[in-house]
Amino acid sequence: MNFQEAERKWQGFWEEKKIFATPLAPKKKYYVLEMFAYPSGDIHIGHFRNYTIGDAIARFKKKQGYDILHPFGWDAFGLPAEEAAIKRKIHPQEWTLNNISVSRTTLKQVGISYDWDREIITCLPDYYRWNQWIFLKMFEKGLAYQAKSLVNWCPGCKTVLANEQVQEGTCWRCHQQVTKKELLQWFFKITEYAERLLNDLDKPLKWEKPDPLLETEHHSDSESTAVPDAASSRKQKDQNSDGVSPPIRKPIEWPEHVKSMQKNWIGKSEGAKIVFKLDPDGIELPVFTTRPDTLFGVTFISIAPEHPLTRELAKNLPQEKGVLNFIEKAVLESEMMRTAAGDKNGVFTGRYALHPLTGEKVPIWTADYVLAGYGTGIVMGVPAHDQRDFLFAQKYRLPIKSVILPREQVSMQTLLSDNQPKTESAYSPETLSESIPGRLFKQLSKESPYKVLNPPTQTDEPFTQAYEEPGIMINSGEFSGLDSEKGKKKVTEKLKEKKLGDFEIRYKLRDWLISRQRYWGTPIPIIHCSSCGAVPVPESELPVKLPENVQNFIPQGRSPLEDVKEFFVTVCPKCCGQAHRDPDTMDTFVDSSWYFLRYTDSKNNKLPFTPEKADQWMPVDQYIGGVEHATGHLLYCRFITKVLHDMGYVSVEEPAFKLFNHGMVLDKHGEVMSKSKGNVVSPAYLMEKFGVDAARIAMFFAAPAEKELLWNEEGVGGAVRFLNRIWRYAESVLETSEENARQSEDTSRQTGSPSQELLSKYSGSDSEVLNIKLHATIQKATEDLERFSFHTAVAALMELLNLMEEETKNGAVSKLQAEKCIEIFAHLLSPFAPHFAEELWEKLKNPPSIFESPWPTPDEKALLILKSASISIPSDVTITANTQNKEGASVTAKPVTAEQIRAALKGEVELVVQINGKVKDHLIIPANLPEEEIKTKALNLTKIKSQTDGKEIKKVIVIPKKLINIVV
RNA sequence: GCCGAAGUGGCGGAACAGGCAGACGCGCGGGUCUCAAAAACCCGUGAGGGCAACCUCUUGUGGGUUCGAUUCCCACCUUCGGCACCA
Repeated sequence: MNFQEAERKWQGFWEEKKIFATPLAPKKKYYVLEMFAYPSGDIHIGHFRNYTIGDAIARFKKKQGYDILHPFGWDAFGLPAEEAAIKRKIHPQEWTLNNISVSRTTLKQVGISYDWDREIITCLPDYYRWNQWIFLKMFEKGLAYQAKSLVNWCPGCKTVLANEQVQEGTCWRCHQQVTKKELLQWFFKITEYAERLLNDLDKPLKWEKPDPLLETEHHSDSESTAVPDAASSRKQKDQNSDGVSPPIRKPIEWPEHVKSMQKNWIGKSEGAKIVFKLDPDGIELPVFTTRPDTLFGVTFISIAPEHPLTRELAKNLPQEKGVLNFIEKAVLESEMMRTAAGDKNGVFTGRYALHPLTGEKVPIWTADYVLAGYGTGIVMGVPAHDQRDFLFAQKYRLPIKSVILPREQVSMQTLLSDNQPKTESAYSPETLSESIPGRLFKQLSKESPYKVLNPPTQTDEPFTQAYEEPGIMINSGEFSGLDSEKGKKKVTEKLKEKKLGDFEIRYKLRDWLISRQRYWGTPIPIIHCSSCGAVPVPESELPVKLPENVQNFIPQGRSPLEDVKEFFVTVCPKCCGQAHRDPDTMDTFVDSSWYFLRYTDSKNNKLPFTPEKADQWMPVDQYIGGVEHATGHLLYCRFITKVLHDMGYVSVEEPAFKLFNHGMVLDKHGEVMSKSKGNVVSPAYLMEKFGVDAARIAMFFAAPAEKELLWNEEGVGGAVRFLNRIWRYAESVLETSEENARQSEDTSRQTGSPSQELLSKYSGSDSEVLNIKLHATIQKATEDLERFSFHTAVAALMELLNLMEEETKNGAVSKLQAEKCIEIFAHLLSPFAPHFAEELWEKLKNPPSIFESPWPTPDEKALLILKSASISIPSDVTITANTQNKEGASVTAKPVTAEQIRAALKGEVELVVQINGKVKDHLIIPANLPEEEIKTKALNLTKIKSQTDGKEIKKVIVIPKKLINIVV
């Protein structure tokens, strides 16, 4: 069979008959989405893997009777288009649209079942105007704001970057060192959603449109969610009070490592804000700490060099010059350089702060290990209980005061005594610089009324590290003797009482910096007026179109749009005075943060989408893409979904119910494919050489979908062989049913196929073994598709084919049975090799398309025979891809061998006979033989006898239908 | 350093709510067909030993639980990924 010809034929057919068009009124919907593509040249083999996975799922689900939304589009804004434009002197738009057209053609040739009618291209005004619309809505709610702050600046791309785009201190695109600049920029207030973004990773959520195939429960929900939202009023309508079962709530099913990366990124920490006051002027120096229980161990305060107060502190003091020098040095060095060494530098500012509880004077230092961007930019130094503070204190000979002891080192009796420890007198680095940590500790231990049984280190030696664990508080005034965990609360409460502190929660997550000083992006719909300030462009004037007549795309550190007078200069919508447009464009991650919603209503020119249509399809049931987006795109799209949810535009609070991360495709040596290495394999080449279906089969079979795949062309040869074998089998079977023996003889001569041999041996009855194998394979393929285990599904099909051939050769198969096998085979193969499956389906004289014919279900009776022989075949399929949770773990159908089936058919079971757990022999017995008889039989086996002779048999363990273990 | 995932033949990998390790494929070796080759088909293929039937060893290493561990527990080693002065 000519694969390429069949591909063209079926692709034409699908398109003409609109087989994969999205149903307008879905009854049981399934939204499959692969991350859309950045159009740089043609699609590569990584895309090929991504999209064929999605395609297999879409086709499988369609055959299971779901109404499918499976769209595609292009993430078309971005820097490479400008770079290409500069290099090749063509407009970014031209370059982008050309690439899209090339890639689209390839994708169509790959035969992915997209509904191309819903295609979106983000660089066109009918898409990006809705970025602007969303921006304006967020601006209205205060979720988009402009602020001057220290931001990441990439000198290579000459633009600012979001935190998520800085990787190990370098730019995600050009890998240059990122520096800091103070600039006025636009931000999205993602921090306001930090808590929800964190909680909803695990929280059971209500999904507005439950899957009718999996859930029959009705919605009766109206209980208010924790967050007040506009959409909640709409939910009232669902309320039926007739005691129907509560709505199913389940958390998103995302890979654990993606969740944990996001948790990490959000970085919640609970603690306290504590206010130290500057001595003597009382200026507040708030610090954030997660360890308020160690407050009595504070021996210094450090402030970030970039902190605006730092300069002020040393003003007119002898220390001023040193401090200014230090600030300059620290600010100049990139954060990377400062943090890489791990060594801590600082200088004394010459000032002191007052301890909020003891009133002691504590020296204020400025230190480079204190980050300006986290917490308050000021830190309380507790060297005894924080390793960083410890290293710093050690380096500058600052005192170390122990206030927490390990629980087991404090005896119970002493805890009961109620003495107060002596308070330390005020100290300064000058007076205490000679006190070495060890001596101080020894001294403190002596002075403490609590008996120290085993101090953290030998008292004669200095501390070597801070004690960071919880324990019992000592030397802490009224709190001494408390457990540190309780102490955290007590100390904070006390501070709150004195109005010198409070409980506080902090996140590492920063607001999302969205402005870019580049041309090829969505213009920010804001007009700056000297009298009215930043004025939003009225909704009616959207889109703010990107001007096309730009002279110079070369980045200059400010947006090229600033030089396009007819764009830049405008009038204020409020006062009609002279004004100018915001020259910056949006981060392209804005485009991708809501595109999945646009697909649900892609042609709407009144709204980005109507809530009704979004609710028809949302959430994405299965989202598929690479892990590289774990803390970028996947966080942003969750954020924007929640924002739109709160505004009442979508019911769901999360964009995607399930997420699957496929592995990378590497060359056969495990190297990343790149043009410079010359090891790139293009889908176009594979299609030409082997055909798409063989390439797809090879891709699926080569490795588990979530793992990286070492691409080896020899595997495609195997896939071609596999498809050819099926085809030849089908030919040999079907040609005789046409009683066209002569032709089959010719074919067999030409192809060397064994059809003659096969045909002469057709039996009048069916092979039971093959029949059971067939149903076991349906079961296994179904389950494997559900859990994204494509390689084992393909393996199961190969096993089935092996047995089909073998049984046919043995003369055990009837023509009818062979045809039935081929038909089922076509169904099971169709998600993987769709064109080939259509061809087989047609050959069986079925009306196309096979994708409009239902997925087969296994015959329970056939499976029962296996069950009775305790060959595990689970009955309910409740498998979820990508979830590793133990409780919900599913049992999967094991591969079943022909021998096992044969034994099962005879009502017999094959038992394994072990001695001391090692397999020695096998025993075939009727399934219901009593245990005693089994034992006797096993012990009488000659092999067993010879090895148990002269040994004492201690025990015989019989596991019904499985094994016998003889312990000697 | 912290968090996460993983270590099984020459290779990709399978099995794991504890029960025949190596399914399926690639590669390799041998054969059939052929003047020859390709294709196709058949047989073999974890390692070691024995003429042989057979025997011994084997799922990163070392312990443990168990009649029985690739699967569960503890420690360690290695690889990959993420985070990394976050107070």
